[in-house]
Amino acid sequence: MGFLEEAERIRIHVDQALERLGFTGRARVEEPPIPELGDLATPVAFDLARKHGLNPVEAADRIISSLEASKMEVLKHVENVNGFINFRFDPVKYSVKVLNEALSKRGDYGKFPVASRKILIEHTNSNPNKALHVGTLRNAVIGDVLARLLRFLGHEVIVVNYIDDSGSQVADNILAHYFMKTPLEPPEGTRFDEYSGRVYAEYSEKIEKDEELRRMRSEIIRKIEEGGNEVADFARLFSEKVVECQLETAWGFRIFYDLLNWETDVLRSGIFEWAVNELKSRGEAYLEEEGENKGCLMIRLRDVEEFSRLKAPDEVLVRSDGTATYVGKDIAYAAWKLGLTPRRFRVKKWFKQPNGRTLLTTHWDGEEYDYHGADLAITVVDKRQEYPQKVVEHALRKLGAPPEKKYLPYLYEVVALSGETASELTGVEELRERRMVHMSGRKGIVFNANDLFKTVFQKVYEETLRRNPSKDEEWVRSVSTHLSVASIRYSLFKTDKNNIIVFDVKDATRLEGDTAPYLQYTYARACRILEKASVDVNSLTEASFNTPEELSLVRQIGKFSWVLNMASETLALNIIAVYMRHLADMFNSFYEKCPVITGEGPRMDRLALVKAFTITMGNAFEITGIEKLNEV
RNA sequence: GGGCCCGUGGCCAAGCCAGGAUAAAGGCGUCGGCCUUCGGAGCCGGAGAACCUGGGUUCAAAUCCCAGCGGGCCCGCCA
Repeated sequence: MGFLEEAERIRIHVDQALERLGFTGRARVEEPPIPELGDLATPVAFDLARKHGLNPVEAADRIISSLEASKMEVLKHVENVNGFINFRFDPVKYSVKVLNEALSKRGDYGKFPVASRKILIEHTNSNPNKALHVGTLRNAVIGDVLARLLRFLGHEVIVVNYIDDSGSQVADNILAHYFMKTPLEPPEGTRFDEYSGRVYAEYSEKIEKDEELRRMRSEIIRKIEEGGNEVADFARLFSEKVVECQLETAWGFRIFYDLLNWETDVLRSGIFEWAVNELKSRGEAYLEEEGENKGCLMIRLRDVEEFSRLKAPDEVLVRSDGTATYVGKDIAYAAWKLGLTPRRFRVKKWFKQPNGRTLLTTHWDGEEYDYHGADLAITVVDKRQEYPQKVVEHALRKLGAPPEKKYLPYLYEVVALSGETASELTGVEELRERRMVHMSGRKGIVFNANDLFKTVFQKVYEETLRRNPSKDEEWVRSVSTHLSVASIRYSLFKTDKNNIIVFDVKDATRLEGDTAPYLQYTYARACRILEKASVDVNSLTEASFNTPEELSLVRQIGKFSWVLNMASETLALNIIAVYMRHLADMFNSFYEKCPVITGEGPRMDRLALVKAFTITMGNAFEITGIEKLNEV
């Protein structure tokens, strides 16, 4: 029984005590600010005092005397401190319970009972005309950690990546290659995705300035949407080449998918047509007959409270040239996610991924895909898309999404570059003075994920080699790769999703302090102790912990499920990072002060503590996609 | 014009949604210690904070409410 269970148990006891005293209510149970005050506390006496005009200190006394403390197993002491009711566990009993639970549950330690839900997570969503950059990587890492967390807790999770192959970005590249004969072969030594990003940056500007080119682009989009023609086939092959590169990058970062949903297939499957017709027949979509948007199919938002204050609330679903907008397609796609549409995607197997899972892709000559919708559809998108996502949510309600089915845009802030990094990347000296510089594909201010990996890897490799001169090259490279990937992943989910990450190369190549390599190093240290002890421990009947280092570490291990519970309720991933770091900090303090292997052999209770630590940290690593290394 | 987010030591940042304990984590940087016992990517200690400002609610506000200020973003027949 860990902290989560004990907190719940104490809450129930307090509630029962309240009831016996003739009060109703639910006690809040929290952690005291400092361990000296106890393991758990409730300020419920203050709530009663306010409600019933009592003195909080006296109320606390009455509650304590009504508590059936003897029935509370691991509890050692209850006291009233200025109205706070503080509970203290018997440290030995609690330690034995926590460690035994970890040692017996192992890979399942941290799980708690949940009602399993069907969850769909969409992430990455990079246009198929450029390489993944640190911004899309934040998106992908967040999505990947969400998927790992929710799977760990027992939910049925499917991970999808939306390939926007029918928008104007890809059309710009098709115009450049197919009609303007820009070579399709990248220059020697350049990846295809990076090359296409450069071609896009060059041509999008030209096209924007030239009416004839804009007309051609519109025709290209129309042809791509229509399908069954040479341009559309060319576009699909082009996009597939880019997506293959993007997948390779993602896989390198241990990010995997179940299904790629191509935007053109939202159209060809009839899902888009279904959504538009449904909105029309429900009176939510109409053809604009005058003004700026003449000839467009619009969704009616002007009467909706949350959109009513906008200058022009209604949104375009289908352009006057007959092509679909992003919002229009996204509404249809979202309806599919929740199983609202009777139309199906056709899919086929595309790759066997390095993690062993098959990757499906939608394709016109595939087989009908049997998916009847998620209970919860999470879309990981950056904050700039909050407004269109609101439109999607509104449209889903109008399409009859039942209240128990949830569409959740998971909004996170973007990654910007520090002035220094932007300056070094572009060679533009003026940028150096800026606190941050937003990335821009068109301006060529982009830090690509592969370049980031290379930069971090170089630093990690040197460091690993220096510390392990006797290890062979293959080992050093493998360990360096894992450390680099973990370091980058950790840096992208440890920050609150509402905060902009100002990416800086100096900071990214740091391997000390609040970094994944620190966590992995700590884990490896623990593994060495287990190895050197040369005895295993799988359960414990007694312990003689008496140092603050031992007890803090036990408490932190016991809090694992409590943290995961909070993470699953709030979907805040940074709290898992904070937890892991505290866990590592506590282990390292313990390591300094409490020898495990002594002259008389290993102390079994401490050995059990070390093993419980590796189990807990190991499970946290699984959830966050950090490789468990026994040696670094 | 409307809307969203952020503002905590020199820098980054946890805590804020579910208000509590006159001790507000941690990291970087800085100053000083620790490698003859399990790995120094570590540990121990020091200095460093008007929790943006002003009101309000409350027994209690970094946390909730209101008004400002500063920074970022969104409101396109782009995505």
